[in-house]
Amino acid sequence: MNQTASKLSKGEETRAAILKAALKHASVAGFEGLTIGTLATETGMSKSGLFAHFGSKEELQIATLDEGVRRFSESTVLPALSAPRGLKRLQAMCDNWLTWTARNDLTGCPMMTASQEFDNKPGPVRDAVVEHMRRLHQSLVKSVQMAIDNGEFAASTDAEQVAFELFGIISSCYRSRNLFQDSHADQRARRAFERLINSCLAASAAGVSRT
Amino acid sequence: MNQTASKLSKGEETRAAILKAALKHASVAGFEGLTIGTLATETGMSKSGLFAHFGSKEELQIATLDEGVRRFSESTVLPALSAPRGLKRLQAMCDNWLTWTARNDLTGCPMMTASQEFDNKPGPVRDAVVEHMRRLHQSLVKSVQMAIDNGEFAASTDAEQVAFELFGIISSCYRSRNLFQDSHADQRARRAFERLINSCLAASAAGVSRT
DNA sequence: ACAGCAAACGAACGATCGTTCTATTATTGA
DNA sequence: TCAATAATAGAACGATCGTTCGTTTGCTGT
Repeated sequence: MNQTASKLSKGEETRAAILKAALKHASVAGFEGLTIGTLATETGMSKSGLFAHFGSKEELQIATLDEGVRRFSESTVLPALSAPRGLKRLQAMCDNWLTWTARNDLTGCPMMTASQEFDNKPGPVRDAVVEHMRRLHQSLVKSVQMAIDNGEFAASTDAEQVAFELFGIISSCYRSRNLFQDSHADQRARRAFERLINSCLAASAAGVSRT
Repeated sequence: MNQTASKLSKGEETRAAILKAALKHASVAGFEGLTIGTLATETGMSKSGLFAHFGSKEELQIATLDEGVRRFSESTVLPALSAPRGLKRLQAMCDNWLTWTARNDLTGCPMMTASQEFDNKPGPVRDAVVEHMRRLHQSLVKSVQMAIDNGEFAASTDAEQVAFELFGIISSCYRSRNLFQDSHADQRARRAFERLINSCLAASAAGVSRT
């Protein structure tokens, strides 16, 4: 009797719809900007009906964040895994990273937004943000480490440092895109990636060409 | 009859006190988190008394942002002007940039916070943020251009690109500091600066040492 | 088909939001 | 010094916030 999705109960279905709207909204106005009333109107439900799915605003924020992370992984990390370990995979991940918001019909990046919003606001939401971001950071470090292990990056490469700088490039890209409305933001980001990666290449592969 | 400050009227005095508290608050909880009631309590005034200084919350936000920019310029841009034009000045600016929040008793950077918050929220506050950030971006570009004109940076250096990447490094530093509580954030940022600057150096100055 | 349970509603709650008045108190300039 | 003016307070407003509760609707498994 269910039509498209395989086995979603009514509750799970509406919950998913709520989270979709919530994520979209959070990517524009932030997680503190999420409002039960607004969200209820947008999804055509009553405040109390919507509220019942989460039990508190904090839980709604966390659920929305989780949904954002799930989507990010699905459209950025997972597809990159089909690229061979090392530099190729790292590049795939960065490429996917730059385009994932557009591919998910989001204006900004929920994770980056959440990072800013909760970086100094203790509580369960902050804890969740930190955990997610640490995980992402670690997965970047791992990717870089694989490139080192492959001999693509110099053995002296500081993987943590590279991850640090990658985050920076992405941040700057989002700012240029959304705040400055710069249509060349992606191009700038790609150029920055190149420069960063170039500076990590092992001596055997350094320079412009490969022999 | 006034004590320390030279010629501040009573109104200007309290306004300054309000903005000081507002800036501190905004650097932690953001500009949308600013609240007339909270701010009134913190400064020991009535809501209406405080409100009268600005006329609207939007004006309060803009005034707070302006105050933040003023402080930033005062403690980051201005002191860097005493360094000689070019690479030295650019480095001074970046150094000051990394430490200005601490020197101003702020937790986060109000401008970066505002940038994220108003990314996609049209209105007068966003307009003010964009203008301030554009100005800052331009002053960075100018500094880089001076290094190029000096012959310190290669003529092929893309000043806009360098400014883009500098913003990214700073963003990443703030995130590491506040979200990840990483005590090595500054060190990472400095290393990233070095790498970036190194990749811009003119052939005559390239490499580790100068002849 | 019907009992049992999950989901959604509607109304109301106290709290707080930004804002508007009017009244009172300080500060200022001549 | 005293009138003019600026600064602050106090009370109240309508709106909206997150949340609670009791009820009603709808789905679901047997």
